[in-house]
Amino acid sequence: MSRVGEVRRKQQRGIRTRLALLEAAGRVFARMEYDKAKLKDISDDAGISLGSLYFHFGNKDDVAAAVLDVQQERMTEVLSAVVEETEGTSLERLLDLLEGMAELIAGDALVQAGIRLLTSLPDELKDRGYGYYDEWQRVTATLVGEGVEDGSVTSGIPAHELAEVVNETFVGAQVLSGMLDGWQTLPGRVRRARPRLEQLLAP
Amino acid sequence: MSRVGEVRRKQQRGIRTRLALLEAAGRVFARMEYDKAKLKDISDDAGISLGSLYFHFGNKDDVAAAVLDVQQERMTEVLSAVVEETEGTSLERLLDLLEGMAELIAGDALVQAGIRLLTSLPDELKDRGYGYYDEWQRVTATLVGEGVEDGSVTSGIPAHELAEVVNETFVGAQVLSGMLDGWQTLPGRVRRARPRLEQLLAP
Amino acid sequence: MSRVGEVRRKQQRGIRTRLALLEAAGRVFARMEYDKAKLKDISDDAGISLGSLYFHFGNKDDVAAAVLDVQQERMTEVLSAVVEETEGTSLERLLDLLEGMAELIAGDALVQAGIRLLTSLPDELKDRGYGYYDEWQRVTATLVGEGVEDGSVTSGIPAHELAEVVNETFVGAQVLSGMLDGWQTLPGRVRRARPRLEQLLAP
Amino acid sequence: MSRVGEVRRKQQRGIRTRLALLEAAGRVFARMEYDKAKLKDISDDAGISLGSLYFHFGNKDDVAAAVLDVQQERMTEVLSAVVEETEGTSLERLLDLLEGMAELIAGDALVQAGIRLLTSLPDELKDRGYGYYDEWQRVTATLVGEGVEDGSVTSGIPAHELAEVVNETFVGAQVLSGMLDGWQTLPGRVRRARPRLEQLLAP
DNA sequence: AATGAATGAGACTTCATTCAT
DNA sequence: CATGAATGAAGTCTCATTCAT
Repeated sequence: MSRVGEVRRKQQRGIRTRLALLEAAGRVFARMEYDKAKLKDISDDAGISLGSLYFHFGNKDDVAAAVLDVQQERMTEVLSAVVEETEGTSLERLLDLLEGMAELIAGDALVQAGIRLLTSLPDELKDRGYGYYDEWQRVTATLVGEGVEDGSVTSGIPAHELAEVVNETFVGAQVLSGMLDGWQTLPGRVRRARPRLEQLLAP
Repeated sequence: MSRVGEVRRKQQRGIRTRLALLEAAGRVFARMEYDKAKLKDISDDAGISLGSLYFHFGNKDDVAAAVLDVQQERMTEVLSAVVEETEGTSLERLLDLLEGMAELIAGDALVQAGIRLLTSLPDELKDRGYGYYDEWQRVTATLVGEGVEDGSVTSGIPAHELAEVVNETFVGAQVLSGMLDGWQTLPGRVRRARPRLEQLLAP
Repeated sequence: MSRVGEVRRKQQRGIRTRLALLEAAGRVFARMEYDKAKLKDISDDAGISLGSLYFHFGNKDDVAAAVLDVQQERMTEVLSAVVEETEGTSLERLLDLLEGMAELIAGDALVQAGIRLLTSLPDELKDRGYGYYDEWQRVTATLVGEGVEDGSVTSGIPAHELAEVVNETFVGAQVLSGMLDGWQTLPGRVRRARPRLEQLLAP
Repeated sequence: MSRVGEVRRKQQRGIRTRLALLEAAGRVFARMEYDKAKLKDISDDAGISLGSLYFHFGNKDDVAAAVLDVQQERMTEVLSAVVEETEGTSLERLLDLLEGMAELIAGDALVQAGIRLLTSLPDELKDRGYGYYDEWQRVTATLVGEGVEDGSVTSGIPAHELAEVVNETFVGAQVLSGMLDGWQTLPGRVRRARPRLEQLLAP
């Protein structure tokens, strides 16, 4: 066996371990607060030694940061898909975005973990979590603004006020479903809210 | 000095200490998660010894439980005031309730603490916090239902769906303001949302 | 009411309180080790405030010391009664002493407490407890010695060896009954052992 | 270095640490009551960190339980040796057992610790300690019974009464020597008691 | 890369003792 | 005398992090 091949195999193995740990971190952080979650919980959940976890991530904060990074990556995918989508009015695309995001959240423990971490993170990491929140704000505001332009959204009310209510409703749905049933009912909630939001935003 | 007076004075002192500790607990739990909050933080904030805190509350859970009790008491006051209020339509009373609650939350660290604890409590205490949540659900549902009867709320949409959206919006406003500015903008958010909710609920 | 009478009444009350605390201490120390027993347990058992306990006894060690004193007093009573008794041989008086002591122990929590304390006392108090033990040694040795003189005890075996076995048997009976049933079967054990000891000691 | 050898070496290290802690626990528990003994005393005595102690034993009770297990193991060894011994009468084997046990106790701090723990254990652990006591009872009763059959023990007195006195004497010797000189004189006491017990039990 | 073992700082909690009335 | 309240030292235990293979 060549030296090079051996090295590559080792690297492959390392990557796999890292991913397993990351998924385990997602499951654990989705279930409990940052402080309540123990690194031992994560390494146990992954079936990998604690020492190995420290090899791949320098410390607890780094584990959380890595989870947040993946979360944002996955959310950005959904975001981009909708933003780049050209069919339909801006209003439709906004509401599609909410539904798409709801589906993602309901089905992905790692994304749930990211959401949960947002409210229980040590101060040093807060910014990292908020980065995504800012982008989200920007996107909804943009879509509402475009809606006013293309006529799918009413112009009678300041766009930022409309965006505010939309965000509140979506966040509320997330929090309530997260609290009560581990986000399982989130897609349903968003689907039921859709006609209400249309009524609110349409001209 | 009469015996009775003496006893009363001693009790007064104890009661005062207990209250000071409770308020301090409110401030601390409003600022951080249950696990992140240290009892030392609370006793320091109150300027009272840690031992004394343990004299008045048996353990950390009991401190949180006492905070929750006070929170629910204060929230119930606002709730009752609005429910017993006879002027105005049910819709107006519902929206008044949201505004009243927003004012209470924005101005009362102990109530903020209760809200925060709801998402970071150890399982044994979860029920204690949810008690209030259930009552809140019932009250909004009732007010929406009464609104349908007295004609102030549309009958075209199932009452429970309307209540759901109202709750989501209110919870979302709470969470966002709590996260971003310590609930200071909550009353403004609710005030801005009022016409939107009227538009949604009115026939 | 005269000043003097009032003072006397207060003293009476104080004495009664002190006794109640002492009995409570007996019950508590009979049930558990010195370290496991909390002064709060004692004051609660007596239905008297902790502060009052500290008024009557300076600290925990003093409480234990007071219990030991009463124990020794009560044991010495039994001891004296038998020693001063003139009827019967020395052997009979020795065995009577064992039985009398067993009865005392089985019926008196405070004496049980003294016994228990003997093995769980802080070093500073050890001497106080051992004082009695030494006296006990002396008495049994004396009685055995007198038995040899009056012919009720065999002279074929060194008196101190005989005394040793007698003590071991009695202590063993105490420990076993104390461990297994709170000393209730101690008198029975001693009664059953009597003929065995007679067989051993008689010429 | 082979993988297997590496693992074995690591385990060896853990096992060695665990044993060192166990011996230290024996020394400490032999010197003082359960409640008086601090885990810091044990880890200091072993020259190992307190955290490590918690790594090997979950909590204080578990440390005591481990000590008891080892004690019982070592006592059972002596017990088995004597029981399986075929030479000599039952009476001789019984007395040999007492002497063997006395030697073991006098020379082994861990066994001394077990004895001491028996009287100062939290209730949850009592059973664990009594297990051995029951076996001891059974063994002495059995040997006495066999003695009656093989003629080495008198049949004039109920076997269980004889066993009772034997146990009392042995326990008394243990307690007195434990109290007065850390069990150093126990073998001497038992040796001196041997002819007395023979006199008592022989036909 | 990976692991089991080890460490130390810090948290919760208990309790003897003191204080104010 | 008596009491409720208050304090601080000390003990048990947890866990992020580091170490030695």
